[in-house]
Amino acid sequence: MATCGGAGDDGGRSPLAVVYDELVEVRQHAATLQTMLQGSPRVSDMDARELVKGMMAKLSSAMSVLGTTSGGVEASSGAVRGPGRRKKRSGTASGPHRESTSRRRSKSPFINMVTARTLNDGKTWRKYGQKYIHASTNPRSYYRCSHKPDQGCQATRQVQESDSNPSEYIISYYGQHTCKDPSTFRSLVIQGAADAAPPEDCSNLISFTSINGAFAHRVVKEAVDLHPIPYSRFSNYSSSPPVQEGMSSGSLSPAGHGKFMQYAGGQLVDVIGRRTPPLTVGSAPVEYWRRSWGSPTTWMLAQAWTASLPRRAASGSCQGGHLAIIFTTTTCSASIPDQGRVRVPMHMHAWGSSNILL
DNA sequence: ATTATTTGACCTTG
DNA sequence: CAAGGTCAAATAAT
Repeated sequence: MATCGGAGDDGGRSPLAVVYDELVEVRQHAATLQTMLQGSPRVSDMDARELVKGMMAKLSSAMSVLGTTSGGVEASSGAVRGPGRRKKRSGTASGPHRESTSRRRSKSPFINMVTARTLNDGKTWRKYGQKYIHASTNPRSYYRCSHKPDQGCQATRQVQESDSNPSEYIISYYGQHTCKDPSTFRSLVIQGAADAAPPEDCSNLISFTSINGAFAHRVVKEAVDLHPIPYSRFSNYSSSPPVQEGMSSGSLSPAGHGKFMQYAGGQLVDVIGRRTPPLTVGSAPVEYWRRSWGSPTTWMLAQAWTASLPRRAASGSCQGGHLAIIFTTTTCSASIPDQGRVRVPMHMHAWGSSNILL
């Protein structure tokens, strides 16, 4: 969590000016650190010294380039070997039209650039591309935060092995992490939910009921179909779901029923209910439910998904009496008649109980 | 089996 | 049009 320095606003200055100032600041910090390490005799500090040394060199280099407009950077682009026949992408014709979603970063906030000897910076990243860049012998790798799918975290980074020093990586960070470590998520306990009476209005609830030991789900009311659910990402979901007013007063979770998912404002807000063996429930992104609403696909996916929860929700606390919320990202697949095997990214919440938490 | 990475195609920008 | 950022099918890793 260190890396994302506090960048801030950049007013109306040019990007280069901003970058340059940042570099100046980083170099100052590096210099300070260097000084501090000077007097330390500990062996383990050797690495740090080496690192700082590299930082200083790179920063100075970068600054000179930015400051003088020309860096005289030249290199031969490495030969691109290619063991990879790949059929041309079928798109364009009938495939899902590429919406006007911009593919390329237009003006992402530049946070900072560091040199490091390891790719591990304490964050979880997912690599999504690699490219040989002009005038650089080593390829540049593109990563995005692993929590983009489930939490919509927009942070990305670019990693490039230093051309001059093969043991170093030059890492550029873009955007800021808005994600939270799922393991730190606290559970939400809602008093009285377990024994509460069913809500009067179930129009926005999806019920998962345990039937003969197997989970099935059903729509509590058809109304869900009626009021449109915008195509919004579940990632908008807040890690601290709002406590429904009605819940504290015990208006949800009817006896005999398992769990409910609740929509509000066109978006999945929460899943509420009480624990019933085999203990779990979950939620899916809004668009998923919308897509396969009422179809066999929904059923099967829900079943497969639910069945897999105990295994996946190892991090969860599902015991006791009330509610616990676990946040996990995974995918679900199921064999659907006429559709083959369907895989859908899932963003799961599991509930168990907890007299603890929150 | 599921999840992560690789890598050529695709796309936007300058 | 070139450069580079992104997508996603194929593939590797678990």
